Order: sequence, then structure tokens, then C-alpha cells
Amino acid sequence: MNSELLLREHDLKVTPQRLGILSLMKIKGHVDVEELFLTMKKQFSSISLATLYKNVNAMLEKQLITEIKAPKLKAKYEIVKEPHIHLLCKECNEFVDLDINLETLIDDASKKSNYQLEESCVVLSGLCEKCQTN
Amino acid sequence: MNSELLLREHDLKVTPQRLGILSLMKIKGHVDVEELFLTMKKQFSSISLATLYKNVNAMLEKQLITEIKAPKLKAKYEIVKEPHIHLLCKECNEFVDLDINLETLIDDASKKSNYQLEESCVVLSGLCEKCQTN
DNA sequence: GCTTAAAAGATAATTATTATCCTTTGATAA
DNA sequence: TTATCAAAGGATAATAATTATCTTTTAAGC
Repeated sequence: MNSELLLREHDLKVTPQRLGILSLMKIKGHVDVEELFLTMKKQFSSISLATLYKNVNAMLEKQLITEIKAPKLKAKYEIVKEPHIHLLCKECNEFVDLDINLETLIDDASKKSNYQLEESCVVLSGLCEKCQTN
Repeated sequence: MNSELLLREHDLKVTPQRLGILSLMKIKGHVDVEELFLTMKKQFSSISLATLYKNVNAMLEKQLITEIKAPKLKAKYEIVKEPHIHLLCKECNEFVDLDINLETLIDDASKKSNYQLEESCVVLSGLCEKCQTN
């Protein structure tokens, strides 16, 4: 979806910096704040780290993006989509999405626990195909 | 299992501080470093934060404990056990284990991705039973 | 074009974590 | 059981990550 619309729908003002952040997330999938900062600097030479933190937090609050945390990994951010699995390679740190449907698992967990579940953070880690042979 | 044995089996020296850490994890399930520090201080009044960080890191390396990270939550640590689900209540911050077997999910993910998976960090969050009615 | 609240930028402050250095202690073997 | 020594503990400095504060700039509605 159009980033401008995405922002408006989440009650966030449209600014060039925010458009840049979303555009980067669309291209790279997951980004951490440092990546954001380094990449954004090329386009907005005077951008401040504070701006990035503030925007990430605002977007989190409005549930436009979601945060993924996992052992040995900086917090990463991605645009909200269906619950899915994140795969992390411990060797090369490749970090990718795997679109296995988690509905069944979540429903199951919800029934067994009586929790009303809204959000998932599922990270499986190990070795990617390449790193297994090396 | 006996904490002393647990430490030895993981090539870690047995110290009173380490026994204290494990004992706390056995009682509380998950702990973060701050909790560790505050609780341990009662027993070891001169314990240093550095000791806790160093021990947590040593135990992580030896795979005696595992780290759970999730949005809006400090890193928590627990003694290694079978892959399972963590439930987090966004309202009261209750954080509990749910023993749903994740083998099938992990096998599935492994097949689809060709990753050799070793570790899981699965956190589902929402509202616990109590907080739904309030 | 104005107006205004919100966002951006600069930077200080805070918090979390790691590094360093010296002292103490657990494990081993004489 | 005690002597040895590498490893662990404790104190604290250093670093990294994040948040807070304040001033300037800008997006959005009239």
C-alpha cells in the first residue's frame, strides 16, 4: 500500500522522513535503527537519531509497524503483516520471513491459556542453507 | 535437576552466586537482570551487577539458560527446556510458559526453508484472563 | 498565505551492557 | 590439607542504546 495513505490511516502526519522510513522497510523488509540511520543519512543528511527513534515509537504505537526482538539481535522493525515466522541464521545473521500460517498455533494457544492474543513474535534460529555446508 | 550438577555438566565452576541465580530461575521461571540483582542482594549483599551479567552470559554460551526477548520487555532468562510458547499479558505484564509442543512447527519451518533450526523464541502477547474483564 | 500543533534536529540525560583491573576463591593435584 | 593457579567476584570506568528536553521548522486545516 501507498505509504502516504498508510500514514494517514494510522493518524500520523506525512513527512518526508517518515516516507523514507517506510520506503526502506518496504525494500529491506526488516530494519534496525542503525540501518535506518545510515541509509536515511544519504537522503536526509541532517537527519537525527532522535527523529528515527521517535518515529519508530510513534509507528509502533499506532500499530503500523511491529518490533521483532531475538537473542543476539538488535530490535528490528517491519511493516505489520499477518503473523509469520522469522528465521535467523546464527552464522551469517541473515534474517528472513517465512510465511507459514500461525493461525492454528495462535488459536490453540489462546484456547489452552484463555489469553486473548493479539501479537506474535516468533523467531527460529539456526543455520541457513549456505552456512550448513561451510 | 540439581543445580550443582547442572553447572558441572556445562563446564561451569560451582559458586554460591551461580547457585543462587539458578535457584531463583527455578522458583520464578523467568527472570531479568534487574530482578536477579535485587533478589540476589538479599542473600549476597555485596554482589555486583557485573557478576550477574558475566554469569548470565557464561550460562548462555554454555546453553544452560536461554534468553527471551520480546517487544516492550527486558531480556528474560530461563533454564533451557523443550521449545515452548511464552505468553505475555500487555496489561499486567504477566509472563508465563505454555507447554504446547512446537516440534511440528519447527520441523515444518525447517523443511520449507532448509534451515537447520536449533533455537526458538516464541512470544505471543495479548490479554490474560484477568485483564480481559477489567 | 496564516496559524498552530506536531515533527525535526541538536544535544543532554538516562539506562543497559560490557570492559578493565585488582582481589578472592574453587578445583586440582602434590 | 595445603599450595597453586586459572577463573570468578567486585568495583567502577567505558561504551552503547534509548529517551528526554528544548528550540526551530514544517505539515495540515482554515
